This record gives sequence, C-alpha cells and structure tokens, in this order.
Amino acid sequence: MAPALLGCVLAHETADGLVAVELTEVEAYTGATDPASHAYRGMTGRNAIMFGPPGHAYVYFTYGMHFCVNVVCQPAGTASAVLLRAGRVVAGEPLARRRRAARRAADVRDVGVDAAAGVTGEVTADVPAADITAADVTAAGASAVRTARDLARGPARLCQALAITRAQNGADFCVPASPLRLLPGPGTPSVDGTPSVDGTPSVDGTARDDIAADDARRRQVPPAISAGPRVGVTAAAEVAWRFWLTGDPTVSAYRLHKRRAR
DNA sequence: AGCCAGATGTCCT
DNA sequence: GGACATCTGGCTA
Repeated sequence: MAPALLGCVLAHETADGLVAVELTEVEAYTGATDPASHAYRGMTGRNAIMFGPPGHAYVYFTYGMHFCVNVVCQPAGTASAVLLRAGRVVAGEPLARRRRAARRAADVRDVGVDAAAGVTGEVTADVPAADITAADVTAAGASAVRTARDLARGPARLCQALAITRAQNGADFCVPASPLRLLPGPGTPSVDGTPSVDGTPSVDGTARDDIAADDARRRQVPPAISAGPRVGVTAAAEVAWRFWLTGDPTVSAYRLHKRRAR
C-alpha cells in the first residue's frame, strides 16, 4: 500500500479553503508484527482507529505539539497503517503558507520574541533568499516559511499545511463528499507502470520554480520510487519501509532517532 | 552534520 | 511517577 500511495493527492477542504498535496514520502507500519508501530502492544484509546476499517485517518499528537496522519490499510481487526510523511502542495498554496507561517509566529511569540507580533498574512514568498538580511528574518519572526518545498515537507508540516488535527482522527478518506479525501494523482502509476494522464489536477499559479521544474520533469519521466529505513524510530530501525519519489525536493531529510537526556 | 529545546499525551512500572 | 515519543526549527561547527 505504501508505495502505491506515492503520487496520490490528499485534499482537505475547510471553511478557510482547499489545500491539496501530492504525496511524495510515506512509511509503512504493520501493527502486531512491527515493534515500531503504535499498535504493536495491542489496542489502546489512542490507536483504536487503526483497528477499524481501512481508508480512515489515524491522527496522533506527539512531542507535545505536533500532529501526524496515517491511512489505515487493513480490514477491521488488523491494525496496519501508512504514515503520510511529505507532499508537494498542488492546490491552495497561499492558504498552506499562511497556516505554516502562523504556526511559526506563534512558536516565536511563545518564547518571547516581540518581533513575531508583526507577522500577518502572506510572507516573503517571492523574495530571493539572497535578498533577505538577518534583520529581515528576525523582523519576520525569525522563521517565515520562504520556500514551497517546505510547506508539507515532514509529517507534522504536512498536517499543519492541511489543517489536520485530532478533529480528523477517524475521518473516511474515501467518501466523495468528505472534506478530507485521498485521490489518484498525476504521478500515480497505472497497473502496467505507465503514469496516468487523466485526472491531473492543475497546479495553482504560485508554485515556486524548483517545484515547477520538478513537475515538468515528472510529466516526462515516470517517477522512480526509493526505499530506506524509517525516520525517528528506535525499534526495527533497519526495516526499509520508508518510500519516497526519488530525487523529489519535498522529501524530508533523514534523521536518526536521538533519545532525549533526562 | 550534530546538538538542543519545546510541551504534553500516552503508556509503562 | 516517569520515560519517551512516526517532530520541527534554531543554533553551532
């Protein structure tokens, strides 16, 4: 299921508008046989959704501040899920950018940087990085999201960009009327390996050059899929169940898990 | 590339 | 009561 989800489009429509991402990175967790899975030790209040029917969202809260979303993949009774780790924004980029910038400004304010108070609405989306001075960065809240690639690059960033929280835990990805939907995308291979042409969503006009160039490339060459160890897990750290679109700039950086000192 | 803080839910002893 | 987490962003070197 995990590599099959690459190239599919995850869309979430809220009162603020629609944001959609093409999935570029995922991780598989098999449940009862997988020491890294939340379901490894059986059902609990948190992981109950994973034991339910497939096609639903399992959302969990971690590190005291982040949400991550999984797709439940096995029939009811068998816990198994695919973590959605990263994607490229293909619709609603301005809204995604506002959500990410708002989160960053809040973080900065919380640690007492007054400059963050001035951050509102759009950030420096079209300013070349070289033109941004250190003072500008500080004035903008030290950390405005400046590149399209980072909007959903990482599981918690993806949830921020799509406004996925605990409220979406258990949501059905496969109901056409649902605000949260999972759809075939431009990079979704057909059964014989030929990329599908139908149903290609239009990219709204604000995509950055690096993303646009990569979009153009992937329309000509079917994206290759790479596999490697999962990020941030201690148990079963060697299992290569992380899958991503080879060379895609929106794939997150690999980080070895580090245990926190007391 | 590596180290660190942040902030809280979850699950174990 | 306590360890740790399917993470991110800022900093140092």
